[in-house]
Amino acid sequence: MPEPLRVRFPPSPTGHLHVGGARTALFNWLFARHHHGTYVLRIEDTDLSRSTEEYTQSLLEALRWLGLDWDEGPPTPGYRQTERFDVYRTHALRLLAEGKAYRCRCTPETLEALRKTAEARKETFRYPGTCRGANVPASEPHALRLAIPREGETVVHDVVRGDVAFSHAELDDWILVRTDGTPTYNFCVVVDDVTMRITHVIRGNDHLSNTPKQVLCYEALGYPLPAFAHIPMILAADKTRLSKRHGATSVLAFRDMGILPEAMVNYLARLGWSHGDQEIFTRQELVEHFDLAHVGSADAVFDLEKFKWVNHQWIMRLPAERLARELAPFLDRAGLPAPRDLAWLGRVVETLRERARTLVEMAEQAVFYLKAPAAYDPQATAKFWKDHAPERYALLIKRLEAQETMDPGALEGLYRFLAADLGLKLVDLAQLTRIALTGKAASPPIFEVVSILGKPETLARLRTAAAAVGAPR
RNA sequence: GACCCCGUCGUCUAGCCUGGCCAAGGACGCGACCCUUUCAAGGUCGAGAUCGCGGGUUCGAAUCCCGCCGGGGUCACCA
Repeated sequence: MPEPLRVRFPPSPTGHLHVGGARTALFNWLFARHHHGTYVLRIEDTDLSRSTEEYTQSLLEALRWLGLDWDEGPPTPGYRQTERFDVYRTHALRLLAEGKAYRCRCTPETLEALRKTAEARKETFRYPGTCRGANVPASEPHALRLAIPREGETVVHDVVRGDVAFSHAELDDWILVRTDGTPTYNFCVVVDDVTMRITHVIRGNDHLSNTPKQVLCYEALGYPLPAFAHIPMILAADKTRLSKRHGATSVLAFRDMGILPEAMVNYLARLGWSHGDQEIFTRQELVEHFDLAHVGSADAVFDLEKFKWVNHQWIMRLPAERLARELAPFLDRAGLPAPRDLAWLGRVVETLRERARTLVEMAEQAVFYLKAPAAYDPQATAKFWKDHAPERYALLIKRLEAQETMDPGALEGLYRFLAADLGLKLVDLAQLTRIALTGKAASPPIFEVVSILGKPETLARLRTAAAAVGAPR
């Protein structure tokens, strides 16, 4: 029986979706899909000065690219906080009417002075509750504060961390609504989660300390609490919070790096969650196995090397046709001539997939398929362009001209026969051909290359090389 | 600084709840060898963690308890 479970991902459109946010989105999505629940996307755009429509679109694009589809959210109206001010107002007014919140006329300047004094005394500043019993008239400029219990403690029952207790002495009467009438983040989150009937709040561990404040707000409002699950954070190699200075951190940047969405999802899922020794998961497997019980509690370092390995695994697994479609834009971006057609590009991909960890690498390795070498690698020519090279090229050209079938097996037969005939090793002929066709000493299996390039192109490149090696160098 | 969280190979992690199967398993990366037309891929082997440290409980602790240290997070009329 499907449970009426509802989770949400609430990004702030103040930047592109970064890996930490993506992982939070993923865990929520996996949890929802695993339990056949509802996944809600909410845009937290109350910070008007930093939120932009461009970032909102970028966020949606990243989520779509990852395949994290949402059941509720934009473009349906009502899922942006800026559209919900009435809801916050209603709740704030109710709290005020019930005496659970009060007007505060303390100015930011006054508060700042108190904060400085506390700091000077090496104490932690907390709002002393000056206006709590003052009954500040509504006509005066005022903020709205939540009246929290002075005594006792609030225990957060966290699904991944267990019970975490916070003494009320550590908390204060925090602001629900600013003097300018805008609601604060913590208040919005509570009202949104309540009105959107969220049952499980899965978010980064950096929110754990804010949770008791929110719990107190739920209680003041008289609403049942959702289950909280604070997941470990993703750190950079230096164990500090991942940020721009650590290089690519935005999901879209990884896409542009030639990372496949399958790999991104796979790698992110394994950061902080595990299923025995399994490393590679399809989306279906993730949905099937994901559970909060196996979410770890220690923060994880983002390791680009392992990430690329996961990507490589996916490059090796995906159908060539799909890879060809993914690769095409990268070829285009590199300014290369268009491939003959998608099927042909699929053959190219087959020869490259075990050699490339990213699509960018694959595009680099695909260059010679689309363009004759403009130059030959000096190290390669130094090693293989010996005195006998011209005659061997001539021989190769002659034999290939007479060759009918261009399938790799037949070509290998031809080369092996010729090598034996000349008393040479296969490698001697193979490397000469490789240099002529690719310009380098390393490439995919050369008979595959010849076959894909086709007879006319192969012969043309062989002749060019023969001319180059014959010419005085 | 106060409060809170976290601490197993360089990194991601299994194991911890329900002590013994762990002289700690897998993966990335690294080294060697094998395979081989090159490069990869693949295969085999190897180096790499006295389970942050110190006490305790116990016949027995990575696993339970206490203290300490280290790292991170939160302390806004930011989100």
